[in-house]
Amino acid sequence: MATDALTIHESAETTGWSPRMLRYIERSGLVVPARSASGYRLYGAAELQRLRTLRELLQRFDLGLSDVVFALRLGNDAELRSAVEEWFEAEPAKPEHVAVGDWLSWEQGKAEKLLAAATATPTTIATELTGGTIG
Amino acid sequence: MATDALTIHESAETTGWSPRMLRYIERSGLVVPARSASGYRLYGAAELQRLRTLRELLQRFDLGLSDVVFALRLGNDAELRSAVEEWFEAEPAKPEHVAVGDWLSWEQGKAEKLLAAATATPTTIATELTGGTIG
DNA sequence: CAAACGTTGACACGAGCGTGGTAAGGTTGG
DNA sequence: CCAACCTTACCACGCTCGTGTCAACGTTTG
Repeated sequence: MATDALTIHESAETTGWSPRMLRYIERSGLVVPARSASGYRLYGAAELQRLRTLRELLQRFDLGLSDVVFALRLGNDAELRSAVEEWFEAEPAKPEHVAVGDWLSWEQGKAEKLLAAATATPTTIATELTGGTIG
Repeated sequence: MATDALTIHESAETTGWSPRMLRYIERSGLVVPARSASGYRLYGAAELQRLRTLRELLQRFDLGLSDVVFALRLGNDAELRSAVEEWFEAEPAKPEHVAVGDWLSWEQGKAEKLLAAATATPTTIATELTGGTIG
């Protein structure tokens, strides 16, 4: 075989994926191998490493490929990233968890706008209503 | 009706979701309303805002609820976050896009270890093989 | 008390994911 | 040249997602 790259079957054996899955992973955009002039997939050291790591990642955290695809999208699309962060800022469930805050840099302005919209906290409402009309 | 919180049907009307979906969204952990003493869901201003924003977010970027759930998980689980980032660092497809790099702070060490494993770049391999054994 | 609304739980269903297989055809290498 | 490999394109299957509906049962309110 070749100098430095493995064919799909060889790569399958050394990474633990099936050839079928390697094609699937490629189509999902996660690991896209180079191609020979005749169209054969060529997996280099980098790709093999990524395939193994991907395997670990999915198993260890019980993720789907789509999750990693989404994470990739998050990394590449700044607009999406800030939209998602913006949504997180309004988090009412756990008001003290600022871990999301330093997840990335975000503008103060938009968060305050959202917080301003939230006049009453859910806890307050619950107590209020427990002794009130509904509860 | 109550002072400040809406019931599930009312919330459904003002947010555009169906009552069924509001329960589904709750089960997925994205928007969890308070409960009255008798178990009725109580959506406050904050929740309603989040529901509307969520709607926009999903439609604008064509996301699934699971994507947002995953993003939430990314924000809360630092271990997962760094594992995913670590995986991104080995990105062979587009070596020039450092956008992922400043996505969050990351340690130099692990990345270099991965880069060291990648001796040849896919492009090099392809060219090499095109005029070589396989291509 | 009865109507209107809330709750959970189940059945259903189309679409997409993660897999496998198989068929039809090109490439490589002994 | 022929076996062994590669390619794409399909069919299939079980599972989850997003969504609706319906049943059985509790709550609120006129």
